[in-house]
Amino acid sequence: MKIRITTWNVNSVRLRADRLAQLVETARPDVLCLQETKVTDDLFPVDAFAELGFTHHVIRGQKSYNGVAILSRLPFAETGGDIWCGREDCRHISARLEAGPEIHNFYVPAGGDIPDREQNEKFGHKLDFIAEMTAWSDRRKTDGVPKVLVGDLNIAPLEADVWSHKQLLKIVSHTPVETEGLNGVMAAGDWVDAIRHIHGPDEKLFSWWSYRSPNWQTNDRGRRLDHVWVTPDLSPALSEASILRDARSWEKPSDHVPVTVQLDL
DNA sequence: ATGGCAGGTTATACCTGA
Repeated sequence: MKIRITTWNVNSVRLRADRLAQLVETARPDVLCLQETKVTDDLFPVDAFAELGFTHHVIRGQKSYNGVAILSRLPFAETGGDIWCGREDCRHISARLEAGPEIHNFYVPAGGDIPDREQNEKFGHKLDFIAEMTAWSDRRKTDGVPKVLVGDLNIAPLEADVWSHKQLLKIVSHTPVETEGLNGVMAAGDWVDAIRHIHGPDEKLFSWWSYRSPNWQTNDRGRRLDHVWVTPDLSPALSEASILRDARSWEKPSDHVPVTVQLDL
């Protein structure tokens, strides 16, 4: 069977209702993972997703900030979601599909402006979150469960993941302590970067462009902050991994664009 | 080098994003 999984930092699920319908039509996901839903669970538009065919869901949101959700056409065998850094801030949710893989959807803290944990508590939170993801990846590595990790990881690890490696080395999302940290998570879990598995390491690929950047298409000052990783047992099944760059030109866009993979199981 | 926008809120200024 073929399973298509899309991840998108939607930047308000309620404001983006029409764009979500457009996304379903365009990317044809079976499983849709969202970040920054910015809504409490009681106000989440579950009916709108059911009308699009996504009758299964697991959601974890709060008012105004953060929030993650997994919407699915395929039934779940089990759902979950962990607390990270001791905070109930809705940054992780998971669902194991009856069809097999376990899907983990993350929203890693952005980390503020100053890349120094002494001066900026948010940056410390981000580094602590990455450290917990490393330990978690290591613990889960040998459990034999095929896994897909998706989400807005808020780090662009490779030189080709940013518009200018040199100019972003001191900018939060591309500092060495972050990129090395994310590489540590990948190594701990034997994770395979699905996008780079398909596209190679050198192609410039971005999934986020600032709202403040005028003429984002011509300037193209983007970063690849949104990721899909799979455990090695699933990498032979990867038949597609694509970034829907066009979505940044949609009416009332998110500043992130969706990333989709297809697994031929 | 700088500044630029968008979303949400017991809003009408301020926090967050990255």
